[in-house]
Amino acid sequence: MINIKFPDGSVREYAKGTTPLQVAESISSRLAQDVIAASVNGLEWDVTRPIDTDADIKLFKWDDAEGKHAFWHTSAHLLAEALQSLYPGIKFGIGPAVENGFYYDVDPGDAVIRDSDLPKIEAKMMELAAKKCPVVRQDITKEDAIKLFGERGEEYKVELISELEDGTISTYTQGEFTDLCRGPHLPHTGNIKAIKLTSIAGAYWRGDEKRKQLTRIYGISFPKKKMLDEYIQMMEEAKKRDHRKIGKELELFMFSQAVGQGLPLWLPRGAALRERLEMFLKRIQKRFGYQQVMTPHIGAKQLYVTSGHYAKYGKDSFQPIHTPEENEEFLLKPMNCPHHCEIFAAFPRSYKDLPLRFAEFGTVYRYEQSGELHGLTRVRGFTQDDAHLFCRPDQLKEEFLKVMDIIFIIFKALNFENFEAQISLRDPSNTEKYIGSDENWEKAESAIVEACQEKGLKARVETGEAAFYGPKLDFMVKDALGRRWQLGTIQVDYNLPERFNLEYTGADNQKHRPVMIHRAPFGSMERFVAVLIEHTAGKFPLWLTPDQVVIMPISEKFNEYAHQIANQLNMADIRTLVDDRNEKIGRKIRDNEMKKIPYLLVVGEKEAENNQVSVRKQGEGDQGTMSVDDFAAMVTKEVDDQMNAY
RNA sequence: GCCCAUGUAGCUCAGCGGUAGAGCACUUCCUUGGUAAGGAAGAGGUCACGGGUUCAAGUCCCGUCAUAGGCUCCA
Repeated sequence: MINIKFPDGSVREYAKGTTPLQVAESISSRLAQDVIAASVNGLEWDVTRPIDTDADIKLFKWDDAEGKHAFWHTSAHLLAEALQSLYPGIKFGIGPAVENGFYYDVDPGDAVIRDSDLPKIEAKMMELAAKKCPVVRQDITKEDAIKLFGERGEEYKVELISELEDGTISTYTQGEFTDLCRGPHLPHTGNIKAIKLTSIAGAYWRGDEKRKQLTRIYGISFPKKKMLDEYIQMMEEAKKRDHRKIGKELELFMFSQAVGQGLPLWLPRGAALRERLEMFLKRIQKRFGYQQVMTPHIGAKQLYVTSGHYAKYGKDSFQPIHTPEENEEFLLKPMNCPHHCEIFAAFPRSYKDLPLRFAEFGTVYRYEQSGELHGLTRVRGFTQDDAHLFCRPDQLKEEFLKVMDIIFIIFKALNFENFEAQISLRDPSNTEKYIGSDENWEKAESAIVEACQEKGLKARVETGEAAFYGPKLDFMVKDALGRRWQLGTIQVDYNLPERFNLEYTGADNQKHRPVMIHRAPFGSMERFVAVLIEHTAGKFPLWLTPDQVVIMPISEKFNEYAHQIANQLNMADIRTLVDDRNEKIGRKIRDNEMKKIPYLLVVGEKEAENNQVSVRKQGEGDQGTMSVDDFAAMVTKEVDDQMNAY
């Protein structure tokens, strides 16, 4: 007999060789139906794999990440099985589960698999799934594995196996298809009830651009047809919210071939929105003791040689520009920090001056490979909401806390209620690749960890993810559709103060090196606006939206009254337009609702007589009539409340 | 940069060897209206660009550029 211990601490006795599935059956038949994967003593385990020793067990269902993982992993094998039958001679790379589904990298030889082939492959997968083939695990030796896959000409698999440690290797077989795999897998393919192959793409073998490019097929699968329908619906919603689409519809920004790819042009409405965001952040930063600075768009090449950026990125970046007479070399500014370092270095600094906080909405230019450009989220010219804090080592934590406060204020004001944080620390086993003393690193790392604890921020800690110049804290927000976006970042930097030889005089009358913190709560204005558009679907908060109110006269007779009110509201700082087109009121309502205007005011004979407006709120319909003054007061209060909601 | 795909009116798209199309937007006229599309007429296109095949090319082929999905990269 063996003892099986459950996550709640309880222990039950089972016969040796019992499988997790049998354990589940002993608890309830419902659980047995739902369980799709397990872990045994921390190892991933098939539900049909016998357990021979005392063990800690966890049972996973579809709702668990581990359950989905096994489900999609088996789906990847099913995809491979279908491909094997449709494309004889096809060779397989790897086929893992990913965050949202699975993929398989394949080498179809001379055949080309196209988007239009996906339905055919899906149908084959469904046909194979319906057979409910058991997925059988087999342990074999490394030599046997190499022989088995070698005979089939599976060169990629052989390469993978030969790099594995000696000992037993597991394979999984369902139907005609056998794959090298660690598992775990579903007991049989019949659980897979709904499949959608989503896209097809090239992917380098082992992610190495020097090696062969394989065909990657992405898909997602579900245990219920309804779940697939919901997933498809969500994807359609995401498509509707695409910032590139909404940006065009709401006339926020554009790109022009004549200007160049990856170089966004902000249209009046988008520029107004961005300007409000910048004003908002400036106001907050002022409160936190920041000073605005401004620096030019180019800088002498030597500046970036000093900073080290040129050595690291120079060749793969925009090339230097030259003055015609003197042949001096300048670079388009890829970073604001070297400029800010020079500002720090311009005067003798005392420990009493610190921390110094220089902020700039600095536009930087970076060469991005053409295949990388994407709407506003990946561009070649963008504006960072940058600031560099120069402080003493003992001020690090305090400064971190303050930056976190700013970030929280922004997330709150913009209704990003769900966010996560990631702390990136250095790899302690490989300290020589980092600049700065061990003591400073330890100080900085514990400052970040403690700051997060004090703010009650649950942050994932990733060791080895730090930049060579310092540890960092990154913020990820979840938008209205649950998608994660990386936005704000706070990074400690020991490198630049060193390279620019920055100093302050301490209380001991000795020279000391300041610590620098880079931070950008939005990240970049372009990226942030893109995320904001997708989060809100273009329905921006009242304080931020470009046009707050549109007045719609019932007929031409009331145009004059409409303009008169618009004037009054604009004087009160309420951004107001008049829709005096020769259209019926229903038409005006529809068009302005589509433009996501927060307040629509209907004015006709009744309103004109009493100096009133009839109010319609975006998405909520008719709100009744009120006086113009009351409406103005209501809007002003709503804006004030939103801007001071922290 | 690499792989797959796409590029037709301002926007969304149809047409896929034989005289450039639709809806919306735009202009003009009619209509003067009460809470999500009133009516009519008109204007608008070297079918991304450059080559080729063909009696004939948005349509087939090649190249370039741009866009999209991935891969690699991201101070």
